[in-house]
Amino acid sequence: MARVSNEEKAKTHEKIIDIASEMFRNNGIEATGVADIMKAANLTHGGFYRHFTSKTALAIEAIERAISESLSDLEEAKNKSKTDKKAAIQIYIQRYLSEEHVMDSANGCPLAALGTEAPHMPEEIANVFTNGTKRAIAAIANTLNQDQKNQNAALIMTTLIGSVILARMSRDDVLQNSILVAAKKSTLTLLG
Amino acid sequence: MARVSNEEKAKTHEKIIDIASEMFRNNGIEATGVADIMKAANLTHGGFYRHFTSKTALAIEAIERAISESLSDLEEAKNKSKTDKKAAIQIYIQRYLSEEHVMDSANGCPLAALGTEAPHMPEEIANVFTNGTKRAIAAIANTLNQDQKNQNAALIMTTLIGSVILARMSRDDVLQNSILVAAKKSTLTLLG
DNA sequence: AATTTAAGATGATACACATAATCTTAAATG
DNA sequence: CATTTAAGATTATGTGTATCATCTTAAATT
Repeated sequence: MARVSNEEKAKTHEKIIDIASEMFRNNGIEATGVADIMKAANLTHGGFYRHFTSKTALAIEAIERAISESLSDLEEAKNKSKTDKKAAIQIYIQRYLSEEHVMDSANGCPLAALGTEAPHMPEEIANVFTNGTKRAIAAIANTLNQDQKNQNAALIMTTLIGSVILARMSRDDVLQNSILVAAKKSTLTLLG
Repeated sequence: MARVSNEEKAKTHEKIIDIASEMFRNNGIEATGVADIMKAANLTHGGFYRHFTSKTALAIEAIERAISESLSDLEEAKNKSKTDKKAAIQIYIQRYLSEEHVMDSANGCPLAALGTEAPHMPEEIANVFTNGTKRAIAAIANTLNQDQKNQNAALIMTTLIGSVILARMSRDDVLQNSILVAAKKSTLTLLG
C-alpha cells in the first residue's frame, strides 16, 4: 500500500477531518490522539503529516468544519423572508434541545461539546471557538425581528449551550428532561 | 527530608486537594498531571500515593470539595427566612455572573469550568458532576418561593453555566459583557 | 517509456504520564 | 529508649504521545 491518486488523497484528507471532528466532540481534543484518529480512518499514524502540519492544525480545521455544519441551516436563512427566518430558528432550537442532540455529541454543536476545553487550548484553537460564538450569536440575531436582537440572541445561545451541557452532565433521565423542557419554554418565548 | 508528623501529613493532604482543585478547574482534569500538582505543592511526585490511591480518587475529592465550596453560601440559606433566601440567591447570581468569576475559573464553579469534560471521564468522576448538578439545582430551588420552583431553578442554573462558559469562550470584552448582562437580566427576572 | 515525486506504512525518537519499588529519616508506639 | 512505622525523595517501569526519517510503491510529470 503506497502512493494513491490525488483524488484518493483528497478523499483521505476529508475523511481524517470528518472523523477527527466527531472524535474530538465525543472525547475531547486533548483526549483524542493522532494515532486514534488515523486508526479510525483505517490508516497508520505515520501518514498523518502528509495531510496536516500538526494536531493543532487538524483541530482548527475539524472544529471550524463542525461549526459551519452546525450553523449551516441557520446561516442559510440569512436572506430569506421573515417567516422563513422564524421557521429556521424554531427548527434550530427544537433540534438543539432534543434528546438526540444531548445523546449524540459527536454530530452536534461543537461549542456545547468542547466549550470548557476551549479556554486552555493553544490560542489558535481558542480563537476558533471565539469566532464560532460570534457566528452563532450573529446567525441567531439575524433570525430575530425585534429591538434587543443581539442581547436576545446572546441569551438564546447561552440557554442552548447551558442546557445541553447541563443535561449531558446529568446522568438522570428525569432531570435531563426537565432541563431541556425549561430551556425550550424559555427560548421559544424569547422568539416573541 | 522524610517522615513528618501526622499533623503535617494532614496539612499536606489538604494542600494537595486544594491545589488540585484549582489546577483542574484552570486547565482541565485530563491536562493536569499528578507530577504538576505535586510540584505546585512543593513536593515530588513519588509521595502522591501515600495520600491518594489514584489520580481519579484525587479528582473525586477535589471536585467534590470545589462543588461544596461553590454552593456553601446557597446551601447554608436552607433554613433561613424568605427574605434571607432571596438575598442569598441574588448575591449568588451577581457573583456567578461577574467578570471576576469569568476570569478566575480556578476558584469558581467547577461545573462551569469542567462541564464538557465530565461526560468522558471515568464513571465515578462523572457521577460527582451529576450529583453536583442536582445539588446546585436543589439549592437554587430552595431559595425560590413560587409554583415552578424546580423548572425555574433548572433554567437559572442553565443560564448561569451557559453564560459563563460562553463568555469564557468569547475572548472579546464587549461580547463577554453583553452575554453576562443578558444573563443577569434574565435570571434576576426569574426570581420574581 | 523514463524519471521524478509523494501517499501511506513502518519504525524510531523523545518526552510526558500514571503508577510502583525502594531508600532515608524522623515520628509514633510500646 | 528501642523498635516499628510511614512521609516524602529518588529512581524505576511501562505505556502513550506527537512528531520525524525512511522505505516502498504507484501516480504524476517529462
